[in-house]
Amino acid sequence: MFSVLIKDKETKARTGLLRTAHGDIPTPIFMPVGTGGTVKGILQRDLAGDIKAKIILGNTYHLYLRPGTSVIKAAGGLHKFMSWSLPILTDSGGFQVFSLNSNRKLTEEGAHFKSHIDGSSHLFTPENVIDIQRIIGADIIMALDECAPFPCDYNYAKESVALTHRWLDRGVERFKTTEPLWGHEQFFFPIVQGGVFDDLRKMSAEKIAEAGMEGNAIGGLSVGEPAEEMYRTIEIVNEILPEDKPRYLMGVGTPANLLEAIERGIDMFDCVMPTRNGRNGMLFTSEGMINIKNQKWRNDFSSIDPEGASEVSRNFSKAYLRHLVVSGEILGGQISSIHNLAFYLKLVEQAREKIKDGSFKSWKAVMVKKLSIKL
RNA sequence: GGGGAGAUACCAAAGCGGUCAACUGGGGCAGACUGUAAAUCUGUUGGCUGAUGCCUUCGGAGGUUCGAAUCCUCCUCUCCCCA
Repeated sequence: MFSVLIKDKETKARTGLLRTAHGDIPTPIFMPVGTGGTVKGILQRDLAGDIKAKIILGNTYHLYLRPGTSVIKAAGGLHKFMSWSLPILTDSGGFQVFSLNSNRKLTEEGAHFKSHIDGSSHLFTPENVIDIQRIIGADIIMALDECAPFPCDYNYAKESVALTHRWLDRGVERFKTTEPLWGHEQFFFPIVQGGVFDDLRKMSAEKIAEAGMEGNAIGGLSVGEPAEEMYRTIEIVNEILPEDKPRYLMGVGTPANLLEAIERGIDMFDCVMPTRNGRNGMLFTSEGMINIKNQKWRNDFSSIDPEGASEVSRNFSKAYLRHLVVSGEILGGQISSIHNLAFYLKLVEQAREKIKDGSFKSWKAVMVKKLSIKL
């Protein structure tokens, strides 16, 4: 159940509340990615605590292969399995169909793929990914889609989006004819595709809106296209997606991407950037982006981010974190991830506040410039 | 006292007459990363130069040769084995 609380007067930005069985999610929100039942390197305690995460992701493809559906089922669902009591959203595996494309083959029936772990053959269909996500028990489950690559020609994109739509019909049917396993409500989000082709995106947005689900997602972006193309596509799609449903931009992005998308009416985000890039030494701070591995931080004993959103941001110095990351210490990846995630969560929290007090547009303009600086 | 092995760039270690400014690994430096097959991957690592190129390098000093990190002589140092 979603409700828009305040609409920004100068932009398409809005702030709202998405109520799920495991808790309320204020929007705009950023969702840390926890592919395999863990946000890599981060304790659940810190996710809910220092980081202030309201919802995290899981991944159907990865959890299905390991530990396997039977284990998740025996555990009583993913919430219990991983001791996480707040909301979870699971991606369907559509992105893996894209990113592991050398191991898969698409047919009308679904996505045939070989496990990246042991090479065994599997099939994901629009129906069985619903069944698997019922077992996982995520609060929000995603449709099986094909995330088309960039660049890709018009005809490929057209056929791809048509397949995604046919899969959607089957997914909706399965969703409507099955019940949650664990006694709590699950929402089903369909996904807009269509590459960077405006007519395909419009057509897709109409199809997805028609499904009448609790929320809607935009996929197939941030796959290599210029940021301006992405922003333009969001504008076109959001003209069509209903205003009274949350809009989830999948896989995005940089802090600046988030603000640009919020301005265009996006409510939900997920991205591996704060965690993966964090582990690799890239930090997002209130003063700009830094590569903590760079020599210039070697003797910089100032805190990681004085305005830091998390305790670790304020309590550890750049020099110490540089030492940890350069040395390959596990704690380096942990501190970087906690800091970056807290930074992202604080950013969307600020966005919500700025939308509420009517100063979003000017605040966003200043922030985008600041956040794009490489220190 | 006797016998043997070796000294190569920041470190380790290849190379044994020209295709060597010198394989490879580590370390250093820098870059990439957007619904996570990622605590991963890429580039670079003598000097000058936009590039071709030029200059100085393989313990030291000489020598052989058209040409030497590679062959010869001496010197310095290190390590191993036997007494």
